[in-house]
Amino acid sequence: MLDKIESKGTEKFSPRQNAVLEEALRLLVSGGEKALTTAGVARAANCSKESLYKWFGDRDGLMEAMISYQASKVRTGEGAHTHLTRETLEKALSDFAHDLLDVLSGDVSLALNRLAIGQSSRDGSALGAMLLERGRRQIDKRAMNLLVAAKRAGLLDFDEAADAYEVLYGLIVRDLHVRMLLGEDISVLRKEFGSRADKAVDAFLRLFGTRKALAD
Amino acid sequence: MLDKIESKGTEKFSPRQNAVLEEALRLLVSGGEKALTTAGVARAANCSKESLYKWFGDRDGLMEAMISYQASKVRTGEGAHTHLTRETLEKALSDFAHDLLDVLSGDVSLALNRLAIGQSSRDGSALGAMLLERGRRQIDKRAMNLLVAAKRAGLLDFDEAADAYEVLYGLIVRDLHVRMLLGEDISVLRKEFGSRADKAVDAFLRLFGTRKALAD
DNA sequence: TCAGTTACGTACCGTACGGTACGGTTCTGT
DNA sequence: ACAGAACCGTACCGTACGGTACGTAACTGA
Repeated sequence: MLDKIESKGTEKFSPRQNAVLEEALRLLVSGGEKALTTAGVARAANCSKESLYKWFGDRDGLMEAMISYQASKVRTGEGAHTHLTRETLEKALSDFAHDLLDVLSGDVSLALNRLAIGQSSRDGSALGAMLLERGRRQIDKRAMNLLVAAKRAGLLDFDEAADAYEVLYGLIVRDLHVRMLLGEDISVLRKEFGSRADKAVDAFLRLFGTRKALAD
Repeated sequence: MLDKIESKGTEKFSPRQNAVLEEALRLLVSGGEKALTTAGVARAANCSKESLYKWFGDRDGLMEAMISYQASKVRTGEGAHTHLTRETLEKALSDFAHDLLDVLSGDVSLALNRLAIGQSSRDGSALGAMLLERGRRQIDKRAMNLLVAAKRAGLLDFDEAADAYEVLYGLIVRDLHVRMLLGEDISVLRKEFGSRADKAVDAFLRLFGTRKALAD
């Protein structure tokens, strides 16, 4: 008789439930939080409201499940970095910048962030923490691994990898994320992603690159 | 018979209306968007709902007026920069970093940003644009003036002031704004503002400072 | 074949909120 | 002093939504 979501944080959902969550995400993306009504989700997913409440507890549980489900989809492989040279490091940093910008500008990501921000003023509401932990943390790890590997290869120099990574993040994203969350036209911003990534990598290497990395 | 808000964007409000908007902001800060009900504002401000609708049209108009009013309060004097030296530039940049972090971490700022982000998925809803234009743009100008003055003094070197400013912004704020919007504990983050500002200014000067500025 | 379970669809309830209407009160200009 | 406007307080309306209850269809296992 497991009528409550169990193990709080690592639960997996049944295929049917995944399908429902998928539809809920689609609804959220298309119409914002306002459109995410229990009746609306039930109708869109061809399930009953009673099932929703049995599976997810209440509306908050549904939103948590949506974040959890979405996070489980976006597993970022943290590929091992061997044979790092200046060229491959620059390429890896550039790839990371592009991936980061793509993720942050994605429909679902923006919708979930807006949802979590909207709930953040309420009580507990660990949506924001969940989003950071399950979404961003994974991407962060990948970049941190890259930076540490680059330091070991003598291409980068820094004291704290976390500090260096934050600088990299700031150089890439700047105020773009908030602007997108505020509704700025994404198609316009997306055109600049290329030059944005290039400039960020260039500046980052000037800040943290060793002479070995900067040698032309 | 001016039953509509006129001149769209530069309107001023009567003292009574300002007091009501002040109370509305207090309500928004304390309880988030959910707490910002027309009845609640009327009760808190000791005015009638009918007056609210007469003055601001509807709930959206009230929210626009709140942003407009708040923006009108935070006029940042863009002091002229004469006699810029390496020390005064570093001081001015550090002051700017602190001011920026203080503004972004302010209760009212966070509440209004959350409000605008929540509305951004809806139709037109120019709240986000208003917030950027009336709030951030003012701060941006101040920093741009500083950067241009520093370039003229031979302390900084860059092609586009806007680009350099974006880098400065990214170095200072990084992902802090979004984390605060997501509900991360501000008192914890605030302790790092000092080192954050110092590191940002240091990195910025390494990126854009001339030899004259870097000379110890 | 026949319980027992799961889940669908619908109807229902209570509440909260946006917006309107109206009588009474204070302010203002003459 | 008086008329008219502005405004307050409250009551009211319609709707939308979260959550629950119930009847019924489909599936499952012995």
